Amino acid sequence: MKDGRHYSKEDIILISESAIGKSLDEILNSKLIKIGKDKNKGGLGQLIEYYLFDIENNSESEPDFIDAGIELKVTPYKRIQNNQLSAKERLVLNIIDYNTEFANEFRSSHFWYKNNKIQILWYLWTEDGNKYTYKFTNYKLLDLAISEDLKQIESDWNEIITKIKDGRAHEISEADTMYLGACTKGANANSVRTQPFSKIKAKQRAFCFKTSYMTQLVRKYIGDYSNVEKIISDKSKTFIDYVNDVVDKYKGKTQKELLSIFKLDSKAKNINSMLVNRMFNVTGNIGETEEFLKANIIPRTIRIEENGRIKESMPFPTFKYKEIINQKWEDSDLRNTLEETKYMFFVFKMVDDEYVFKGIKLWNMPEIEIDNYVKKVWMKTVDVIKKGSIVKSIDSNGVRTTNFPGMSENLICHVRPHAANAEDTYELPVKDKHTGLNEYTKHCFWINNKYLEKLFSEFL
DNA sequence: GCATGATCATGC
DNA sequence: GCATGATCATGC
Repeated sequence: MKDGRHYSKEDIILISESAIGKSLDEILNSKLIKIGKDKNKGGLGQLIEYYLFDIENNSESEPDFIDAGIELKVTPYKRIQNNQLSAKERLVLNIIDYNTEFANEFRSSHFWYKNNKIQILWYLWTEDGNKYTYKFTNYKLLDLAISEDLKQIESDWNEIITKIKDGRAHEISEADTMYLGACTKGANANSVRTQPFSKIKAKQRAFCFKTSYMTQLVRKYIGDYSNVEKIISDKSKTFIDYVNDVVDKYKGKTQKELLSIFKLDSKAKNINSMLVNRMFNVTGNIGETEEFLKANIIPRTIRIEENGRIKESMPFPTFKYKEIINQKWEDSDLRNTLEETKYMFFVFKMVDDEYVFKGIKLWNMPEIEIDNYVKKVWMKTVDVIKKGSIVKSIDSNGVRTTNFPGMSENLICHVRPHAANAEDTYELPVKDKHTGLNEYTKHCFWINNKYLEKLFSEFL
């Protein structure tokens, strides 16, 4: 058998090209290969590696194509509601060896050695397909050394390494970083490893390109990318350095001053987010720019009152009763969102009767909080829905009190309505016992305003 | 004053 | 029409 590990870059491209428009079944047929479907348990990636690129399954620390220095990745994308394309999953790279990787520099790291050139082969995932029928549609050689994102990726790598050096590998979260993440990888949450500067065992993790980052690559190289704005044109800066430069320029200015700087005259409710968009000189919303989308960063404006209070809690997207009860906490929408999303809060504080722009806070919820506090709220919510015990009582005005976990039960979050009105509902999987209703007002998880106040105490 | 239910406003 | 960010209203 040929040893595909010695293929050249040109070979790799030719072979990739030969797969375009075909499914695994079609590739095997064209090569007259028959494999017993029952005897292979490998994923599509492994099958392609073996049958298309002639590489034996291995767990080598070298790149798959050793001579060309290229790693092969087979990865899915999908079509979502509004006909847009989206990566189906993050791109998982090499497992992080906590005990050795910290001693390296970025360019001498295991990560760099294995992944600095990645041949991506994309296939279109569909609900009704399987690994033999998904069609390969595109390929692209990612050369990180010349990537416009290199600076940010290096900075992300360093951030992960810093946590290891600080003896905090067990506190690493995928949302800590922008493009390059550290995702959990292992049979289950109990797959743990030792770390060099702490006795606490840390979850096994691998470097990865986040789903949000992969989605932008999919749109750029496969889909339509004409409407996406970029905020940075300078390759020598990381995304976050650029943001800080912009923020420093306007920090300390009052809302009135900013309105005059940007020649805006508006009393709109979203006036602060309009001002933020102007600071970054984009025509749309900064949350829709390439950099924010890649890093899965959601911008939010926060208003702090004179006395330090934050009046309102912060809502998440509504959940569907029928869907949430079929999820497991470990891969629930809420947990995934919190694990993968970073928030960039633009803080406006009331000083002498006027809101002043005080700067930004970049934040993602620590996993310890997600898996302790938020989990409890989620579990109780699912339990209430499953038992059909949503409504606790109805007062004389018809206002209903629910058994969903409230603000006083948990330090971090609670469940409350989030709908156009009480009649704006989703179907229930189980009839509500108290009322007999088959549908109920849309609800969602909210982050408690008190928790937010603590989060922003540095701005007082 | 606070917790909780309810709803508004905007943009796609 | 709907999702989402933002806010209001009421009763204890």
